[in-house]
Amino acid sequence: MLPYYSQNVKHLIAVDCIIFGFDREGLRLLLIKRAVEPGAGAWSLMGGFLKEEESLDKAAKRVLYELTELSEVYLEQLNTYGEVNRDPGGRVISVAYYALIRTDKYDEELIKKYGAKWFKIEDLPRLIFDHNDMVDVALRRLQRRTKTRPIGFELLPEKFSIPQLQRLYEAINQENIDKRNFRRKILGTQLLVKLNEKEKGVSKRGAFLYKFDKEKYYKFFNNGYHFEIY
Amino acid sequence: MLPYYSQNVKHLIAVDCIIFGFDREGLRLLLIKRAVEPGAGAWSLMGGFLKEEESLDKAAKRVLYELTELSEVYLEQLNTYGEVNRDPGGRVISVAYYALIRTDKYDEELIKKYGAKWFKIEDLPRLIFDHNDMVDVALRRLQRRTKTRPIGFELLPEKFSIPQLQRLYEAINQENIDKRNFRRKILGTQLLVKLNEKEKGVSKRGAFLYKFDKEKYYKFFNNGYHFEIY
DNA sequence: GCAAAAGTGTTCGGGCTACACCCATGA
DNA sequence: TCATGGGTGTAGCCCGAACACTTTTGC
Repeated sequence: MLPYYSQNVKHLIAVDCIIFGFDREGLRLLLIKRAVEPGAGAWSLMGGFLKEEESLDKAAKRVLYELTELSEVYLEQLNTYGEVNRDPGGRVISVAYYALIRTDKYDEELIKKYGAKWFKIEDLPRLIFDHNDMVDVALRRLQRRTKTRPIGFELLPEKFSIPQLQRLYEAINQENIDKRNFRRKILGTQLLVKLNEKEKGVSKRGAFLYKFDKEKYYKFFNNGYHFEIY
Repeated sequence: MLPYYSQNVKHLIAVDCIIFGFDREGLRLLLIKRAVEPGAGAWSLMGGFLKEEESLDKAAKRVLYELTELSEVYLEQLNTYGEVNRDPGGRVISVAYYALIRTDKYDEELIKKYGAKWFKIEDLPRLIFDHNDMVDVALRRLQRRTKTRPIGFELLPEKFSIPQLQRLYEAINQENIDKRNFRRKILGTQLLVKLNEKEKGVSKRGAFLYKFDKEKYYKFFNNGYHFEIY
């Protein structure tokens, strides 16, 4: 390394993942029981230290993979936390990421191994360090993003119904939405493909299933279109 | 430090500041001529390394102070850049911040010392590393923030005229705004105090000066009010 | 047959946009 | 007196919010 650079102190860098999921009960967060001191046994976000030849994005992917064995997951960087005493165990700068995963897909075994558990978003425990702050930021970001980007689908199975999608939006934004207005808006994007198939088990009548048309979205997007659901 | 922590590699951390200013010519960015290799002589954001007992926010403040001798400046964290080879001089993780400063207040001397220069936002040079990316992100963030937070005033003197404020919004969002609509919206917030004083030198007639009422804003804000200028 | 969720149109009002003319003053 | 930018009101339109009834089917 160049001399000018090597005069400076180095720091530990961590990434912490705010992992969102969605099921019948609503929006959920995947938390782990921290294994090491300080704060062993307390609830925590899943995290890990940045390695030598690893980008931040890669580190976040790795950390997520360790817990869930999922790759190809929606991940987005949030803020970086650098208060001097945020971690009593030592000076650590932490970069927060949030992830959207399909709860039908994660590996139960691994989750048990880490003592992980899904918590309802309205009912979170106290987390170590500044992790609760990170979650607040993540939720606000998710609320904003799902209104202006079609990323809500990352939390649903490939095939989903309109009422299911609506429940997702309601859970994220913690509000009730008029179903007629919602249906009009979401179908108005022209980005949902109606399938010849109905949802089983939720209602007697069964709701039609849809798929999100990713290719069409990218095409639209490149023509200056902006997804918007308010 | 705890053994679990000290097994991990440490990294150099930098902060880089995207410094916005505003004058008659429009929105501007303060850039420096980089003094050290790699890339010595090229245009760059002002930056510096994070110190041992210093938070990220403090580091950003310090870096900004070194160049401008300004404190009490609006600073907001943006993304953190961690690609392995983003800096050919060594592995450096960089946290970007943007700053809004009043161009009537910075110290010319210091700026010369660093070989710094104000550039029009539409007319930026190629910057080192990923600094152009950082600027893009900063500008988009500024566009969004000035629509939902009253931070545009940070770029203006204490006393300013409505047409001046409008020119600021036009420069930030790179669009023309109807002056009647703009005036209505901005005065509709009830957050501007009209002074018994006129602007000199810009027009013959002179525009009335206003002040932004910060206290009123905080009071409104705590009652759930949200600033919004579209 | 009844309970429970799916599906469907219309109306109303508020807010945003578009638009043109007079005013004050320095040169 | 003329050129330059400051300051003002209104009408139309569009979009978002509110709202109630019929349909399907498992039990």
